[in-house]
Amino acid sequence: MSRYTKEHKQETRQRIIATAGRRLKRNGIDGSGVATLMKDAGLTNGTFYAYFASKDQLVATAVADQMRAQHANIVAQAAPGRAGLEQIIRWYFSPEQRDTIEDGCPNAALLDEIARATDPTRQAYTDGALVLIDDFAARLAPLDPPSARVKSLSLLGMMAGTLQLSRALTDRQLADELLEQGIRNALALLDAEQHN
Amino acid sequence: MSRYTKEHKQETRQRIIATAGRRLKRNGIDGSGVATLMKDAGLTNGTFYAYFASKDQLVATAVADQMRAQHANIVAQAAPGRAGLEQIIRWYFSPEQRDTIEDGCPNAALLDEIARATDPTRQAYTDGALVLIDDFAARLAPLDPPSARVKSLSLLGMMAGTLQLSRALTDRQLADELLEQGIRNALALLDAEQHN
DNA sequence: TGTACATCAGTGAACGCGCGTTCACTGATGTAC
DNA sequence: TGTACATCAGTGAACGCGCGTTCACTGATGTAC
Repeated sequence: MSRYTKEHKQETRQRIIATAGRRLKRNGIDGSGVATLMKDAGLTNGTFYAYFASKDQLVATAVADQMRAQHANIVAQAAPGRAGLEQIIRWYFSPEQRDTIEDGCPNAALLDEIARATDPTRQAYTDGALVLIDDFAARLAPLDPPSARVKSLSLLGMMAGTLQLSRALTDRQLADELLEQGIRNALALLDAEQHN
Repeated sequence: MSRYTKEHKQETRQRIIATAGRRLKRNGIDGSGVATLMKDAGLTNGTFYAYFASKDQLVATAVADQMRAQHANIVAQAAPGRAGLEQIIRWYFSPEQRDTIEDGCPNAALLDEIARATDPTRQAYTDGALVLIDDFAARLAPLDPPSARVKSLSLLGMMAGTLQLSRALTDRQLADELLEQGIRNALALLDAEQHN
């Protein structure tokens, strides 16, 4: 076996990052311990520091990875142009997305904790969010993407907040109605004229 | 002094709840320890269990109190009718509200942690949110408030998510532009026709 | 009014536990001769 | 090809610390006579 190659170590590192991303979304940043994060990857706590300088650094890396994955797997895969945005919105507000937090959107799962996090984590998040919204903007305004940047950003915030709220409510029916309303609001936002 | 009266103990309890609410918003639920929460109220950790059965119970109580306070101090104080909603929206998306988390909105500060919390906390949150949105709905549709309930709920989710996002971004200018866009989106939502 | 006792808000040390982090060690793999 | 050694991913116990929770105790206040 190629156990002592760069490739092997890189694969292991990637596995830690991916499983940590899922755990962080499920239990939160403060709610996920290093030993648990390593166990998720099939390793013991001791070897953690052969991969990351600190928990903080793993968190920042995992957040970046989650945002990248969200872009690669969901946003970039959608149909071209505005039709793709509609797809994304309908996926986002589906009960499945809401009910499988660890497979779902990192924005909705972690946004208020990221706002309280250290600068490297906030920076990693910001970089990832910009990739997402630049893709949104290119779909919204193909001829002048920068003009749709802030609107795209507001769409992201609105989607994340609505999903969080649907997850927090104990009234399931109301939570489901909120998802449907979220779709209507998001589609309306796409069509809204900019009146600065 | 009236140290051993019901009133004294009730006042102390209320002080613990209020200071805990601020601390929870600043440091998060998992990020706030019992000793710290008590120290904020000028007490030591030992007496905590004379007031609450568990940390969990304080969290649920503090969340309920924060939601009640948000309604009493902000929403109920606003001008009557739709004009009041505009006031609330402009306050909500002000840089001051964003930058003073412990004085600000509990939804934006805690929503994703509440979604992961125990049932009593989620229930306390849900009850508080319903009071807020019923007030919104009465302003939006005085003649038939229930018809505006889900729309009001979506307004709450959209506001909280947008504020969280503005707090998380490291790019201050973009964060400020997002707040302005948030105002435009929220006002547009007020005027949107319901097309179910 | 003065004294003895009961009440009880609050203290502070301690419990077992899991946290983030460190480190001496293991043992499978790779390299040198 | 076989043997001796070097490398290094991974282990697991331990560090000091803060967590949520418990409890014996203190001492100021209230009550009884």
